[in-house]
Amino acid sequence: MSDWYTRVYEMVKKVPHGSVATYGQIAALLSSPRAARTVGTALRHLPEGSDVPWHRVINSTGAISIQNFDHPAEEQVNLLMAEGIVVKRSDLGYAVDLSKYLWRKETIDRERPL
DNA sequence: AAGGTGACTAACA
DNA sequence: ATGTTAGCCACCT
Repeated sequence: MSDWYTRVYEMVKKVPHGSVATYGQIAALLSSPRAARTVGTALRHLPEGSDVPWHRVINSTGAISIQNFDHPAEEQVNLLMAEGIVVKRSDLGYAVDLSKYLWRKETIDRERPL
């Protein structure tokens, strides 16, 4: 496991229950704001039994990005709704209200103060 | 080592 | 406001 992947996983673990984060946001928190794609790549390689809340990571438009891997998009939606997050279903896919559920970095400051 | 790939994004038409 | 296009960065072949 590459160090980068590990960092992505550790960061995703910090996303609080009931909130969501974007790939770009995770990348930015890892000091690589342009590495959003690699964040997704890291989650794609995520082991099955991991305790990483991968379902809380979505794209910048608030939609579910995954198409179909080990887990279908509906599985992610299911997990999100289980946390009390309202997921709107569209003909094109699923979407979450980012302005309402997007993770705020202040949460990190609360967990990891300087 | 070099080029291709993708759970992304922001910019354009 | 939707649909494409071109950068991006770490990983894989």
